[in-house]
Amino acid sequence: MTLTDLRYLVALARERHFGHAAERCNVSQPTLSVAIKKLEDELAVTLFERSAADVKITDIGARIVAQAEKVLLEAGQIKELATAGRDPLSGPLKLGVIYTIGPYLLPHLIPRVHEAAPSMPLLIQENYTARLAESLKRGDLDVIVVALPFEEPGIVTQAVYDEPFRVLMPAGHAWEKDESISAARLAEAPLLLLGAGNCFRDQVLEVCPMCRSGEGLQRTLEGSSLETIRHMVATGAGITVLPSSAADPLPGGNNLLTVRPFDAPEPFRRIALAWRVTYPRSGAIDVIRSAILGSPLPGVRPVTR
Amino acid sequence: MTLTDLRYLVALARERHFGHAAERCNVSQPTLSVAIKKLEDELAVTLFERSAADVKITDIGARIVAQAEKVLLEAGQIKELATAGRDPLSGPLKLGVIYTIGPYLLPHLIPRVHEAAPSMPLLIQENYTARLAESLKRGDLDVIVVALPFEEPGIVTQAVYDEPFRVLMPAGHAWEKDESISAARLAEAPLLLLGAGNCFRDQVLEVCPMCRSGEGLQRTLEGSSLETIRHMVATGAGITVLPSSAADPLPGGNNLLTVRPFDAPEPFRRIALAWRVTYPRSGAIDVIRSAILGSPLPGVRPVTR
DNA sequence: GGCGATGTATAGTTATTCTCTATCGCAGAC
DNA sequence: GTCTGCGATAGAGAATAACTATACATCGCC
Repeated sequence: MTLTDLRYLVALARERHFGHAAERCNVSQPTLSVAIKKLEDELAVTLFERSAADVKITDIGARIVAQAEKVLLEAGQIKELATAGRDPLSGPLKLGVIYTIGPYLLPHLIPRVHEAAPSMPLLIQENYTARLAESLKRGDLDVIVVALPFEEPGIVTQAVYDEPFRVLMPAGHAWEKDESISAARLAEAPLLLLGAGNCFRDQVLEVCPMCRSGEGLQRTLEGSSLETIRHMVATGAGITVLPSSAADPLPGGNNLLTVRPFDAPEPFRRIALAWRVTYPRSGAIDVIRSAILGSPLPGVRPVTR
Repeated sequence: MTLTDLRYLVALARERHFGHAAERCNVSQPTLSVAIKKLEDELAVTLFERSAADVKITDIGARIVAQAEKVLLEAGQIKELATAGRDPLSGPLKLGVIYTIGPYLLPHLIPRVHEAAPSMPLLIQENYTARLAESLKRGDLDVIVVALPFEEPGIVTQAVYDEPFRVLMPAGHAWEKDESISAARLAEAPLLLLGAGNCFRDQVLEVCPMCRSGEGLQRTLEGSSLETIRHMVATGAGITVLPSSAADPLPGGNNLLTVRPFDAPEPFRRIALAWRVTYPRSGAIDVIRSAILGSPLPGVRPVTR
C-alpha cells in the first residue's frame, strides 16, 4: 500500500470509471486497474464492483476510501509543513550570548532581527562561553555570540567585529589627565574583575599579565556583571577594564566615571558567531550577523573577511 | 514520498542513529540514508543534522516527523477497516422483497438472519419486481427476493423455493365441497386480483388465461395488498388466488375463509434470490438463502440444485 | 443470435526505483 | 599519527510500477 495507490483509489471512487480515473491520475488504465487489484489483494477485500455498465464502490470500499482521503490529506500537510519551514527565517532561533555582550548588544539586535525576519522569534540565553558551547553542541542553542578564540569540534565560527578595551576609572582619578593608558599600569591600581568563568576576565588578565599577582587585584564575586563592576568603580572601589561597547556609551550621561583608551596598539577582543557545522539555517545566521553589524556598538570595528 | 519513507523517517527520529533505525526497519543503513536524503530533497528541507557524534532532528524535521506519525497512524486504520470489513457477514445488507412475499417471509427471516449473522443488519425494502430490479442494478439494494422468471443483464438468480397457488373463497362458498379446484373454473367466479405491477397478478392470469376477459374479473385498486384482498374475500366480494405462504396459515384462526388447492398439476411460482453478478458478499447471500429455507412457509418446496 | 461498442483485465516489455554489498570519507578518540 | 564509529556514496541486482497491445466480458443493436 503506497500513497500512490491511495490516490488511485480515491480517484476511482470519485470517477467511478477506470479510464477516467486513470486519466485524472496521468497514468494508463491498466496501471490503475492493477493498482486497485493489488490494493484489494493486500487488504483482502473487494473495494469496487466492476461491471460493464459502471463501477460501484462497496460498502467497505467507501469506508476505506474515506480513510484514504484522510491519509492523503495528512500526507499533504507534510508538504505544507515543509514549504512553511523551508524558509530559514521562519521558526524560532535559539541564540546564546556571553554575559559581557548581551546587555549591550541585545537591545539593538532584537528589533533589527525582528525587522529583518519577522517570523523568526529569538529564544535568547545568556551564559558563560563554556556553557553556551555545551548547549550549542547539544542542540539546545543554534547560534552563539562569543569571544575568540573559540575552538570546538564540529563547531564553526565567524568573526563579526573587534572591540577595543577601555579603562574605566572614577571621575577625578589621577589617570584622568592622560589621553591613553598603558596596559602595564593596570597592575598599579586596584583592578576590579569579573569572576572566573567569564572569558572577558581572562582576556583582561592577558592584556596585563602582571595583574594576576598584582596587589591591586580585587576579586569580585562570581556572577557579578560589568554593570556591577561599573557601579563599584563609580564609588571609588578601583578601576576596571571594559569592552568599548560597555564603556563608551557612558560619558554622555555619567559624570562619576571617566573612560580612557589604551595606548596603541589597543588591546581588543574579537567577537564571533559560532554554530554547529551541520546547522542548516545559514540564512538565519546571516541575519544575525547583519543585525549585529547594524547595531550601534561604540568603538567596534567590523571584521570583513 | 511514500509510506515506507515516512516509516524510515519516524524510525530515525526515534533512534537518532541511521544504523539502528535501519535495523529496526529491517533494511540496510544505506537504504535508510538514501531514503532520508530523498525525502529531504523532495521536501527541500533539512530534517536531520548529521554529525559524527549523533543525529539531531531539526525544528522543522520534528514537526514533519510528528505529521508523518499521524499519516502512518491513519494509514494503519485502513488495514484495520479492511480487517473489520473482510467478513461478508459484517455490515448492513440491503435486501429487497416483493410485496407478495414480504409480509409472510420477513417475520421469520429477520430473526433467523440476525441469529446467523448478528453483525449484518438488514435494510429492507418492499416493492414491485421492476422497482427492485432497478434498485438492485443501481446498487441501492444488494439482494432481492423475487418470483421467476427474472432476467436482467448483470444479475444472477438462484431459485430458492416453489410455492403452490391456492384458491381462497368465503366460508360457505359453493366450491367448498370440492377437495381441489380446476384453474379453468376461476373465470366463472368474481376474481379479485392485485393491481398491475404485481408479478403475482400476472402469474395468476397465466394460470387462468380466460380470466383476462372473464366477466368475473373485478379490478382492485393498484397497490392493494394480498391482505386487503383477503378481507374483501371474507366479506363475500369474490374469490382470489393466493400463494400458499399467504393462504395456508389462515385456516387455524379464521372461519370466514376457505382455502382449497388447485387440481394437479398445481400451479406454482418459483421464488428466487437475485444479485448483481459482481456482488462480492456471496457469504451474505448464503445466509439469506438458508434463513429463507429455514422459515416455516406452509406449502413451499425447496428448490435444490 | 452474431457484431460492434464500451470498458476492464491480462500479458509482456521497458523504466524506474528500491535495496543490497562494498567502500569511501570524515571526525573524534587514543 | 592510527584507529574507530558512523554516515555517504557507488555500482549491481532485484523488485516494482509503468507502458503498449490485446484479450475478454457485457450490453445494445440490427
